[in-house]
Order: sequence, then structure tokens, then C-alpha cells
Amino acid sequence: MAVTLGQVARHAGVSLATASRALNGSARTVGDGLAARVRASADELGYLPNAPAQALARASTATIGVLLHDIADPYFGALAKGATDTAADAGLLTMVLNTGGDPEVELRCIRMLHAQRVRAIVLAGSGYTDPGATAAIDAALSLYRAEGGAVTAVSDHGDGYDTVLPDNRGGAAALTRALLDLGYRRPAVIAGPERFRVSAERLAGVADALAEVGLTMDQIRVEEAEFSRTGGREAVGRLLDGAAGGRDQDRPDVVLALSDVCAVGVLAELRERGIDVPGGIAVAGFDDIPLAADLAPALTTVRMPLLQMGAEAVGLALGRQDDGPSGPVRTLRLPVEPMLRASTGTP
Amino acid sequence: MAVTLGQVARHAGVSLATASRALNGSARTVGDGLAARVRASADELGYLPNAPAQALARASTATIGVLLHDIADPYFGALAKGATDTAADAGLLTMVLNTGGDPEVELRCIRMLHAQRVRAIVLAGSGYTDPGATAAIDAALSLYRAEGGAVTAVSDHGDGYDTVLPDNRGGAAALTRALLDLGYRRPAVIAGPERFRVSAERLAGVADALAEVGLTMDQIRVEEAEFSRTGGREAVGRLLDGAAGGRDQDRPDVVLALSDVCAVGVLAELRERGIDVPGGIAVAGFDDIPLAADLAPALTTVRMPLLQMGAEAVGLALGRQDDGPSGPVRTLRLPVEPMLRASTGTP
DNA sequence: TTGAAAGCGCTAACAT
DNA sequence: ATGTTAGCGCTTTCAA
Repeated sequence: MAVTLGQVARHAGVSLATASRALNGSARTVGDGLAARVRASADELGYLPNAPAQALARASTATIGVLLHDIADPYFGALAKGATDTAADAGLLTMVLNTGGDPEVELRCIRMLHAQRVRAIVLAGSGYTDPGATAAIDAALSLYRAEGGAVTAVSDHGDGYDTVLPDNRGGAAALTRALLDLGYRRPAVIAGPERFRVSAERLAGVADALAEVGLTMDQIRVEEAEFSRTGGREAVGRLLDGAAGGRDQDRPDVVLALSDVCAVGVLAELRERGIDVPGGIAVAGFDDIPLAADLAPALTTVRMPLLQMGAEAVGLALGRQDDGPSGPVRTLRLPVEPMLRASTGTP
Repeated sequence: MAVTLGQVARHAGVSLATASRALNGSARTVGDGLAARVRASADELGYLPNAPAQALARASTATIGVLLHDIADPYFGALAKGATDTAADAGLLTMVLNTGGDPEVELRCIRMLHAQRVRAIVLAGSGYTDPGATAAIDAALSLYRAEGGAVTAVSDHGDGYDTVLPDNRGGAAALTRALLDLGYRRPAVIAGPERFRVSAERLAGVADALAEVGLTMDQIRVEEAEFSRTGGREAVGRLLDGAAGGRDQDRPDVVLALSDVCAVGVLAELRERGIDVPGGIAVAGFDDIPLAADLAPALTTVRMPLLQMGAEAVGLALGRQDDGPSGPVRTLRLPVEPMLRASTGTP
């Protein structure tokens, strides 16, 4: 059905080997005349190499895999864009897999990508706190690496992986400090799910900054929320309803949502309740997703270099191909920066 | 290096064929005892099938490809989510390729996906108006289909493709009508790039509605803009600066951006110029991307069922596998709906 | 520089 | 129900 290399070779009157060398590169070189003839035949017949066959013969594919929670989430969208573009520049195709943040799904995805013999797997989602889940994933990745696969992580997935490490903790601390400097004194935090490592990192940053002014985490309200708009809405609802008596005294003066998509939900809920932002309660997020500055009001947040993170993660993976599997583990620390906008006004 | 089926077979004391049948499904059936033994061996050895080898032997992969302009764009993010999740449910992996809206890139991407022997290609970006580019793409896809590949399109890419067809024209007309009903009389339009078909479709819808009240397109200002925030900003800038004398008389009372990401740029530019929305100028978009309702002010737009569109596009492709390549071309028309929000207030 | 031939790991006839 | 074997399309020794 499809045109094969063999047909091209016959058409050009050369051997299979020569056709292969002329069309699909190789250490060996082919005489100019023959090479041209082969290429002409290939064009004429409309030859396209059979990638699976090449993969089998070469024992290597031109594909990578990216694992993330949800491609529709703007945070992961930007990460994926950085990754896919970098991969494409290197001639690689990218498989994008949504894990939904579920370690079991992630494990299955890793096996599928391993089965595909992708060159590299990028762990773009957060690492998990559950030791069992982490161990299972580590084991699967270890098998994958034993066969030459490269693994890189975005944010902490344990040492042992080449990692692009944005300063979650430092960023959270810097943002919290900035809020304190603005005069806010009754912060409440909407933290990410406990099962994700980044949640703890960011929370630790908040604690760092609070400690500097003599506050501890038990003195402030912390609600956990999924990394989603709905999660943010519900969490801030609990925060407000939970404030005993609902008196303004108990009400937080600023809500720090540790992800922008949560903050979006927070803004929506406050709007619905008729609470002015930042007049009534100020709001801050984390990530600086593309539309953060266009929200109502513009969202104070921590800028993460998302495109770069995705790009560097793939870059590390490709570097690993050259260095060999046993080179030193690389960690690329990336600075982050608080962005103060209207949602935290000036109290 | 990697564990092969052969090793598993030997370990279990069965033939290669039996091992294959036991592990990787087949019409034939295998005795319970043997099957269990084979599975046990596979587990013990940590066997993972070699997908490229399977693809070669079966002459078919378990992958699909999705072509879109930019995965970081929320419109495509949602589309991709619908597509990847549906594919995953069917046991398929998805390769996501950013074309940047460039037909040349798209052509190369199609060839790559063809080379990969993906089962289906989803054209998620807009079709092109350039006949040359379209012909080249059609030709490449035609070769692909001749070898059993399925192609489905989101929005018009020509008949001949199974298509998920949101009512771009009808939606634009309905939105325009709604704006006219609100009392706006000096609309200006920020249209998409002429090289995309959807731009013309949406523009035609606007014209339809204007005609109903005796207006023609030459009586209103139309600026072209890339489907991006920056595109929207610049276009509305031209719109305002171009209004001779800049007198309020000449100024549009509503700007209809034919994509939400453009509308975001419009809102940003108006904010910067200190023009109130909707008090000074009202703004509407198109697509209803996830954050449209959370912007400042909430954006009036046309709701497209983005997740569903992505999902159905993959569904059509999978249906095509069964129907055979020669079944009738399917078109799935999807209704869209204007969403009136604060950005168009009530003049 | 070119060609012949042996696989790569797996599936699917075709036996038995 | 199980095994034997011939490929799938390509790359890559190994010879010439």
C-alpha cells in the first residue's frame, strides 16, 4: 500500500542500503549522482519513511512524552508550549498526556510512553507526597532509564532526576513579604492539595515570611483546594463562612491562593458575594498565568517563567542523551518574582 | 537490553505466538493455565511491549495527531483537552503539534504524522483561504488517507473531511443582533487574519445581522488582527487613532473582536487609554474561552463548546476507522450561543 | 562507494 | 489450543 524504501530503491536502480543512506542519513556517504537519483525517485513516488520501522531498526524513536495534569489549564498550556516547540526544533514529536494529577494514571502513562520507546519523558506536573505512589513511579521510571530513556522533571520529583526547579518556596516567601509590607496583617491561605509536593513548598515559603514578623502558621487560616477555579471558589467560601460569627474582625484582609486558577475562583466568589477586591479583601495568586494581568482586578501573583521551564525541561532531556545516562544530575534553578497588581491594591 | 516477548515466552515455556496472544490480545484464545503463566513471567521480567515493533507487525499504531496553532492559546488548550481525553479513553496516545497557523509548517507536520503512521489526524486549527496552500495540504492528506489514515477537521477545511462544524457564521450573526438590540449603532469589528477561513465565516455572520437593520460592511470599520492579545491591542489602537479627528462621534460604541484572545487585548488597551468599558466603548469577543467570564469586565462573547468539539473530532475519526474510508462524509454541526456579560452592559 | 543479507520485536497466517 | 515460520520496512554490519 504505502511506498516503501524498497520500491524507491528499485525505481532508482540502487540497492536498499544505498537508498536508505541517501534518504535517511547515516554515517556512510553516497555518491552525488546516486543520491540525487534516489531523491528524485522518492519524490516521484511520494515516499515517506515508516517511522515505526525506523524505530525498530534503530532502536530509537524521534518522540518524547510530556506528563501533565491538564492541558487545558493555562499553567500547563504554557509549559507544554515551551516543551513542544523545543522538541519540534530538535526534530522530535511530542506526546502530551493528561494525568489529572492522579499517580495511578501517571504510572500507566509512564508505562505507555516506555512502551512507545520515547526518547525522553518530561514530568511536568507536581511530584507526589505519597511515598507509595512515588516509589511506584520511581520504579517505572528506573526501568525506563535502564533502557536509555531520559527523564526530566519540572519542580521537585526527588533527586536523581534532571530538574528544572523554579523557586516555589522563595517565591511564596517573597510574595508574602510583599503583602505584609503593604500592611496586610490577617492573611489567609488557600493551599494546593496535600498530595502535591509543590503545595508544601509554597506553603513553607509563606511560613518563612510569616516567621520573619513573628507569625506562625497556626495563627492564620489555611484551606486546601484543588488547583482549579472551582477549588478556589469553594475554599474561599469555607474561609468566609468559617470565620466564626462572620465578623469583619475575623475576616482575612488578604487571601493568598497558591495558584492563579484558584485565585480566579476566589475572585469570582468574592464578586458574587459583593465583597470588593481589594477594598474588602485583597487577593493574590501564584504562577502568573497568561491572563492573570487581565482579570478583574488584575491579579497580584508570582511570576513563573512557564515557557522557559517547559523549554529547559526538554533541553535537559536532550542534553542527557549526549552526556550519557550516568552524567551528574543537573538542577536548573529558576528565579521567580512577585508581581504586585491591583488585586492587592494598597490598604 | 529491554525484555522481549521472546524472553517472556522462554521463561514461561511457551511459544512466541502463545505469549503474544496471551499478552497482547488477538482473535485466538489461550488456555487459562498458560495465559496465567505467561502473564506471571511478563510481570516477573518486567516486560513492556515494544510499540514500534507492534506497529510494524500490525501495520497500525495506537496514536493520533492533533494539529493546532498554539497549544498555549486557551481556545486550543480546551480543544486539545477534549481530544486527548477522548483519545486516551480509546487507548490512543496523542501527538500535539503547533503549526503557528502557518500552512507550510502544517504541511510538514502532516508529513511527519503520516510518517508516524498515526491512525488519525485532527485538523484543529482553521482552514486556510490560500488555494495553493490548501491544495498542498489536501494533497498530503489525500496520500495519508489513501493508506488508511482518518482525517477530521474542526471548522471548515473543505468538504471531503469529516468535520465538527461550530456555527461560526450563525454565532457571529446572533451576537451582532444582540448588540444591535442592546442599542449599539456604531459597531467596529476586529476580524481575524484573512488567511484563515474562520475569519471570513465570522465576518459574514456580522454582515448578515447588519443587513437586517439596513447596514452594510462598508459603513463600519473593520480592522484585521492576529488571533492574539497583542493583535487585539494593536487593532483597537488603529481603530481609535484612525477615527479621523478622534471625535466621539466617529468613535465606535462597541468593538466586536472575533476572538476572545483579541478581546483581551482590546480590554487591556482601552484600560490603558482610560476608556471605560462598557461606558465609553463596549467590547465583545468570540469563543468563550475559560477565563472570559473572569475578565475585567466579564466578556460578552459567543460560547463555543470547545471541549466537546475536540472530543467529537476524535470521535469522528474513530468512527471512520469502522465505517471504512469510503463511508459518507460526516458533518457534525454544533450550535453556539451568545453570552451577554458586563463588557457590553446596557447602553 | 555500493550491495547483500542479517536482524530489530512483534503479529498473523498456516500448520498441527 | 498451541507451535512454526514468514514477513512488516528499515538500518547496519560485513563483503566486495
